[in-house]
Amino acid sequence: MGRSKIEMKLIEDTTNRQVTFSKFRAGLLKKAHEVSVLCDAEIGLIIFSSTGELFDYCTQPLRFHMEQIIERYQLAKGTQTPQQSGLQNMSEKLRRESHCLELSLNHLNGSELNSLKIEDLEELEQQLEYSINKVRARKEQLLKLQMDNLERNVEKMEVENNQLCHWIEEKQASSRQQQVPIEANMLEEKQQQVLNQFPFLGEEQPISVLQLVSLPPSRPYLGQPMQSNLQEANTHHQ
Amino acid sequence: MGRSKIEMKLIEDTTNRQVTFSKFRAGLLKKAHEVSVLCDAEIGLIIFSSTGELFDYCTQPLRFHMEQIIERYQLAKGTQTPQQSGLQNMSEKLRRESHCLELSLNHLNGSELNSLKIEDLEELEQQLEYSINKVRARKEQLLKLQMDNLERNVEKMEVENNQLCHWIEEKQASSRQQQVPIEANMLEEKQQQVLNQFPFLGEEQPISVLQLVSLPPSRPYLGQPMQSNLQEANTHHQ
DNA sequence: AACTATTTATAAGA
DNA sequence: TTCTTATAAATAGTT
Repeated sequence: MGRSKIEMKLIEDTTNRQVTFSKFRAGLLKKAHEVSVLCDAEIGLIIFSSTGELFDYCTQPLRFHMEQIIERYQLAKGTQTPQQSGLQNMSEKLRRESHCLELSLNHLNGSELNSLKIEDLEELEQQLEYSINKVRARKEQLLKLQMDNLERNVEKMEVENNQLCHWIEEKQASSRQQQVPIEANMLEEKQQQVLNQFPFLGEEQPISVLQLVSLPPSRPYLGQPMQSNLQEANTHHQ
Repeated sequence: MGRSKIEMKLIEDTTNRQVTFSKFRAGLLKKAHEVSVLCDAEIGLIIFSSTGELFDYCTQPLRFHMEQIIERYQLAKGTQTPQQSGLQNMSEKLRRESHCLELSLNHLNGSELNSLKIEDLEELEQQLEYSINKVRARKEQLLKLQMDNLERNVEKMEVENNQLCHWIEEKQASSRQQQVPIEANMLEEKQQQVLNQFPFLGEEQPISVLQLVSLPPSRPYLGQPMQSNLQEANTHHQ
């Protein structure tokens, strides 16, 4: 509605976005008020601008009416007694949701491209992908081979070390009159080390996928995201 | 707006009121969604009809996002108890992270691909590549770390083996009357093995790049990343 | 912030 | 309810 239709995506230009926000905010508040008056509805509306400013509307502008609406909401949702137990669980749930998003991101890396109309491009893209995968798989394969070699070496050396140790012990036993308590200790310690030689992975915690998607600058929003966020509690019409 | 202007007061006729409520509610939800998308605003909207039905909308369709918005609201309004601030901060962080992820998803998802130009598709492909590279780089990093650990172990064992050998030799020298030519040979052989333990790559020749680009049978695309979060009942009009 | 050309939303009717 | 349509409102781009 206006001189032209606009795409339903983030307005990149900051100034324009702010202006639009003002207009829509005013409209939203007005509509909310209209519903509440015309239809005797109870409305609670909370708006945070992208800069963090808070705007709100609630049916009766009494001081704690928003709190009442919130409580009524929480009660109706059955989720929680106002303010308390829910808060604790919430963070955990949010974690899971974030994780869900991360997984979605991972999926995205390989999806959606099949909807391309330009078949040649799609084919080419798959080809490139495939090639890269091949190359990388090859690299990984090599790395793993190296690792296997190393592991085999370690195992071999472990065996040989044990042989050496046995040999020494036998040597010591056969010539019982010798001293060497110090060397014996050293050997035991050494064997312990041999046994403990596969800990690996003693470093770093998994990084967030967030870091993985810190995207290259350009590319603004490409039209409709996958979902509209509309959400209704009750779908009584149908 | 309509065939005629109506007074801004309660609609007395119940049926008419309900119809009007439905229309306004839909419009309100739509507008709320529009602001959130166009202006990157965070919206929480709670509507109770006069009959007590609950309808709500919040920016992100995550399960507890409304609770987050409420928290943020209460925080901004200063209606909060201080003890909750720790959790509060955490929630805030998670909220931002989720939001960030959502934006990234929108970027990556880039629907409307059929309307994109070749250059855009190329760019998108690079972007996807970038993400994949990131993930794979991480995997390689982990593999290399494991290898380093192994190498360190091997080196340590080499040193210790040498120590053992020396000790044995000295032992033999000090007790010169002993025999053990066999064992001595075994030790030398063993040392040789230790020195030759980093050849790796002792297998297979590099394959031709031609082989790398021979097409895959077809890539099984991971479907839609997230289930569509559009939970709207009436999308017909517009 | 004001001004319009347009797009949207919706009141009434079917 | 749902759809259609005439009209009121909202608002995008411009001044």
